[in-house]
Amino acid sequence: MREPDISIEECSYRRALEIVSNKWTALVIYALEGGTIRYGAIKSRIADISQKMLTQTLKQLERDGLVVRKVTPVVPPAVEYALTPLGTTLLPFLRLLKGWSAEHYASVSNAREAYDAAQKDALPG
Amino acid sequence: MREPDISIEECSYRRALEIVSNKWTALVIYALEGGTIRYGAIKSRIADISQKMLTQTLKQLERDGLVVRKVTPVVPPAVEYALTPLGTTLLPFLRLLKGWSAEHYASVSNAREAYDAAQKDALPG
DNA sequence: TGGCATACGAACTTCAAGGTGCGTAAAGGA
DNA sequence: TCCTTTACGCACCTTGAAGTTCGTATGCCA
Repeated sequence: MREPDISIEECSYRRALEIVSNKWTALVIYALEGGTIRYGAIKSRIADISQKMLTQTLKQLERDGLVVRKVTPVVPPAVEYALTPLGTTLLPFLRLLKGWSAEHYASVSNAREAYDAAQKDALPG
Repeated sequence: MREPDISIEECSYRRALEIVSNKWTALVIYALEGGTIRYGAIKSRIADISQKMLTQTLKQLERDGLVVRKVTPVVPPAVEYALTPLGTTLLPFLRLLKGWSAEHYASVSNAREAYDAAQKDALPG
């Protein structure tokens, strides 16, 4: 194995993760899972998300073709969002992720605590 | 829907993504998929990864209990890495991700180009 | 005697993601 | 006349992830 056979640019994992791994993206998709929903409704469903972050996340998702934006020209403005067919193809993946988390996250937590405890013991000697 | 029912802390998606979504993590797991492998071999398989980043990524994976580190006390030191059983539970998820990317990433690229083109058209008018 | 190889640690810098706060439009109600 | 509502845009600041560089142990070989 002298030449590298793995690179960031070609990596499918990376490419897909870059789409979904922003801080709020998964939460927004989750909020959209139930169907068309207004901007304000998304905001009130997701705890601690700011207007800027929600707008920014939705714009990225729209740019990536995962979400459609429907503006109703009313005053005050009414904007609805929904997953596109492409966006819904992400759902199985997110559900698997959720299942993995439910099944194995506790093991990760335990491993972390054990690791950190071992580090602490090693130091003071 | 007045009260938020989605939050970052409780979100399974987020929890799992935080483990895997670091820049090099998925690539390192991919390199480990074939079995036990030495530090230097991982480094030469992954293009453009620095020593620091590889060490740091491996240490995180070890802390999370996804990877085991076996040191052979030789000079110069020889260190081998392998996925733990917990680590291998991530593989189906990564494979699904890879499949999604192969199937749909082109659509995302196209959507981006279309979106950016539309933005450019809107400005100069 | 001194340089090489392996797998790191630590200090420093850079850069983009994320966060805060302010301003905006237009209609309608007090 | 002023405030409220909705869904933003813009400017600034902070934070932490990532990258760069240098140092380190210790046997071996020339």
